[in-house]
Amino acid sequence: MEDHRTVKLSRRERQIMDIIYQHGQVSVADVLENLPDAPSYSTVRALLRILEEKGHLTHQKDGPRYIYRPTQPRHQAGQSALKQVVQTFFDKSVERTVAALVADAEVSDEELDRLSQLIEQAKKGGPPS
Amino acid sequence: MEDHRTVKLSRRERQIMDIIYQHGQVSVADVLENLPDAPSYSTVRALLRILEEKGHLTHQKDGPRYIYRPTQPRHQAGQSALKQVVQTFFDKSVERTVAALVADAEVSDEELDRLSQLIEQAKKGGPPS
DNA sequence: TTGAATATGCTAAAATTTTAGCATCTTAGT
DNA sequence: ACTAAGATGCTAAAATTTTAGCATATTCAA
Repeated sequence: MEDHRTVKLSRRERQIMDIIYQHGQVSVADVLENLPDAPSYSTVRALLRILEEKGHLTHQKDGPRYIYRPTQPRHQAGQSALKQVVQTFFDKSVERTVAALVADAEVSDEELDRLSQLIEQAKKGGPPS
Repeated sequence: MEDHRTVKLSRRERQIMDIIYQHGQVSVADVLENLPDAPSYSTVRALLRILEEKGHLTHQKDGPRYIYRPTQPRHQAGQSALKQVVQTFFDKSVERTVAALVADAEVSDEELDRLSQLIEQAKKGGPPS
């Protein structure tokens, strides 16, 4: 059974987690700089404390200040987030998702080549038994 | 200038928007069925009303009940969501994102082939000038 | 070693989000 | 027409989120 109190993130909490995943690790000041409509220092600290209580963060001392890191590894959190988007907006279709990715962004020819290679490797690497 | 009151979504509001984008359109009952830890009927209606006030939804009558649809087109919302994930978890790299997509999910060989085609078309279709 | 600058610990209030309840209206069948 | 079922309109309370402030500790340079 999952503890719901630990998975439900408020708006601010989600914003902060995003910042942390973007930066890898952060100080309170880092969050403050990157948070839209930034509130006060105390506020950010409170949010970070809550996130730590919920188990999403850990902190360690770095000289005078705390450095916060996510407990869940980035790649894992990325997979979850991606899965969520694929399910919500692209009918669970990896294909449609990739289509949207290459359609929207300015993807260079070099990158497209690397994407081709990527897919070739996926074919060789793990064909379903 | 952007009106912040319309872009900040609370946790419940986001859950509901996700459900609506998954289903295309919904009745209150649909939301109720798909909402985790579903609250009461009145509650969902209140949330839907708020989302409509904020401009994210419209409703129209369908027989006895309201049918809600998103105001922002799905593909557009999908692009935004995708961009956000790419930026937060994959260093803004389309390549890394696609790598995660084909690594995680069970992507069939047929789908991988279609992905190849997709990328070939992107190459031919729009090479940067 | 001392003190200004900068951090955190803690407490509690303000604001928003989330929820329920009751009154009223609409639908559809009899 | 009448009415039971089911939907919405509205109001307000409960719960959570978001915020600030003050007291205290730590750092680092003079």
